[in-house]
Amino acid sequence: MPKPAPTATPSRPCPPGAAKPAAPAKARATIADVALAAQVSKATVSRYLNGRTDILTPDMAKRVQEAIASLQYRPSPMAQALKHGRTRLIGLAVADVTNPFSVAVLQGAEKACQAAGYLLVLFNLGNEAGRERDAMHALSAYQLDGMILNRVDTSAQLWQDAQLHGKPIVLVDRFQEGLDADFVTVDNPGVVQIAMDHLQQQGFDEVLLVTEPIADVSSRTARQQAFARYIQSQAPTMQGSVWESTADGASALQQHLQHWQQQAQQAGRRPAVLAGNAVASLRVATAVHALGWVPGRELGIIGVDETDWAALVGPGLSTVAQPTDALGQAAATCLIERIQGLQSPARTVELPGTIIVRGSTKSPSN
Amino acid sequence: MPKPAPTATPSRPCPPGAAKPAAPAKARATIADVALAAQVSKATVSRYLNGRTDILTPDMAKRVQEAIASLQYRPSPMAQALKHGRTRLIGLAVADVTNPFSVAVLQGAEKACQAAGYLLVLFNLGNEAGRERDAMHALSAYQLDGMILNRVDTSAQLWQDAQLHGKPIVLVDRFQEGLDADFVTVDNPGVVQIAMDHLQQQGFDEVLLVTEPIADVSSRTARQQAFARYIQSQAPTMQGSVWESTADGASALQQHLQHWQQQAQQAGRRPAVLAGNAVASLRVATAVHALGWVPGRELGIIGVDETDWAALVGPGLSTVAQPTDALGQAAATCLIERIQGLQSPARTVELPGTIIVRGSTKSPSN
DNA sequence: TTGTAAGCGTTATCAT
DNA sequence: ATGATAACGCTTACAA
Repeated sequence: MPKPAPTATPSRPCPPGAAKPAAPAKARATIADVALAAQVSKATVSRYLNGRTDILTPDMAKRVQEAIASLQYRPSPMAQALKHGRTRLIGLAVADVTNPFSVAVLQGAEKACQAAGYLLVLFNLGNEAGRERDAMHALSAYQLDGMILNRVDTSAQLWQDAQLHGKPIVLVDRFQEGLDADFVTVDNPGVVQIAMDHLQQQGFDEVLLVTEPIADVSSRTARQQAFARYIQSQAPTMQGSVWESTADGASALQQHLQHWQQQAQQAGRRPAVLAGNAVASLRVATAVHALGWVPGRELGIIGVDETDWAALVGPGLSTVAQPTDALGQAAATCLIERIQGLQSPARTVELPGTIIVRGSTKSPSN
Repeated sequence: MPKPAPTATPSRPCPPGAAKPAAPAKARATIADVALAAQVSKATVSRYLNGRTDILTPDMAKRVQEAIASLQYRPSPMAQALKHGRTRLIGLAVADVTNPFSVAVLQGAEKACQAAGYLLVLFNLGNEAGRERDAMHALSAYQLDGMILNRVDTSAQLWQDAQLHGKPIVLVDRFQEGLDADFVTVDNPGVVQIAMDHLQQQGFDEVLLVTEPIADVSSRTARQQAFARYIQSQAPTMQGSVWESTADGASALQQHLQHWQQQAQQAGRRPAVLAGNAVASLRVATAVHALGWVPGRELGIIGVDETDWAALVGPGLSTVAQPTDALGQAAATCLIERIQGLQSPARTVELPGTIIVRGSTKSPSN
């Protein structure tokens, strides 16, 4: 006599009087339950679910539909996956959730996935190469339908695993040589061009590119190369140099900045820093702050990636914003197309950046 | 004659002599493949996998182990889930990924999950109540083993769904009245106490609490109540007031700040803002910036939640940091314990915050 | 100690 | 048009 259920008490705020402490939580309804309730076969229910309503007697359809409603039935994606290998799960592996760029892309991807009825599974690689392996394992183990990938270590080649099981992959922001996958990225040369044009226009002629370690990260390489090329071919009077900044290199960066700025001024040049991404921007801003400088006064600053706080430091930090939302959406869309069978050769989607001018690059003459 | 199995060729690396050009990406090895290769039954393989090595002949164990290795076999979590209902998947639903607090908690949770062999599935609710439903549906549909929840809308009660299927839930940061679930949170009264003590010590006696709309969010309520109580009982000479700030209320906030500050000064009081979380801090900092003020000069500022940029604005923003990583880990740990069958009554884990003093609350007399 | 077989919730191939 | 029935990859009584 587990539950007499007196009709007099409809609202039961969890009465503590039960003998068995926890009711075993009745299981989800299955297709068999529906079939039983509707007095039809499982096959019929399945057909109804898969939209084959054209070959169903209205009567049957109605019965099934009612049974489904009354039982609150929802098909089990796991069981479906077991059958035909598709889970409607998409993996998104980001190098570092801490980077606002990753989060912004995530949001874009989320939209597209949601719209297409896919669920997004996040893998935060935390910049550790090892976790990338785990993510790829999960891709095949959990039968994810595909993966959006922001690679941590472009040198390693663990593609075998993934490719072998025929799961499509889309690369974001970081390209992988020799992998047959769509690639979604901001137009890196364009971004650098925009930033440099602006700096030049504002009269800066000594530019330091501060970037996270370039290593094998394609986006960093692309920006660095565009930077070098720009100075060489479009700004012969400019001086350019590069500083690779690491997490524990705060004081080194600060010292270098001080030196470099001093030299520039002594040479009668106007110095500006171009930060390669949001992380670099934060480091530069921190160093500048520590030196007691004001962005736009001792030096110009412009950073790739718009951030929450860009407007708040000093007179505001100029930035070149990436179209993060569009990048995320494009990546997800590409992937979903592949999942749905698209067979065209690997595509590259390249989206433009947008400059946001603030006080840190105002020419002092103004 | 499915398998003559010539003992001479134990290892067959997929000879490329097939007629069909593009290999359809050979499927993952299954337990049957392993059984076949090892010349044992599927049951034996299963037993090996489940650690029942004690009842296995060393010989068998070795054969199985070799077959697994050579086939690169990994059991399918989906199939396992179908069998016994556990997926080793944990859901984490955060109100808003854009909030650094959420990301920080995510990282903590990730650690604990990874350590225990669980995969974390992220649901970004984007502050939309509707998406919470979706997340709960996914919880049962994908048979996630449990869910860590940072509720968006505490007024709605969609608990039926989840509870019914007996999946454990852990609440983070936001409490849900009448739900039998563990709850992990920072010590909100303590956080407010720390902040207010500091303000009082620095000679501020007119404090404005700027918070996101309190509505039904327990953490905001808790902070607000602690704020009111503090002033009433521990700082009789202090004046306190509250401002609820919304995303589109930037100019309203700015105006109010201006008014309020003016009044305070005219009354000979020293004004300070206590921002209720990182989002509120950003809004306050933005308004202050727009007014041309400097934190610590026209007013004191202290915010709950440490952020990347706190050190950078003006002389630095004082904050009370939440132990985000520990919160995430605690939440995941609690959940995993529940998943593994722990039956104790709902627990509350309350972790202390830590003050970080910067220029925005330095008393001008110093 | 090991193998056989049933079943988890679906879908798909047959008959009917 | 509908219903048995056999998979999908795995675990687990139950037999041997």
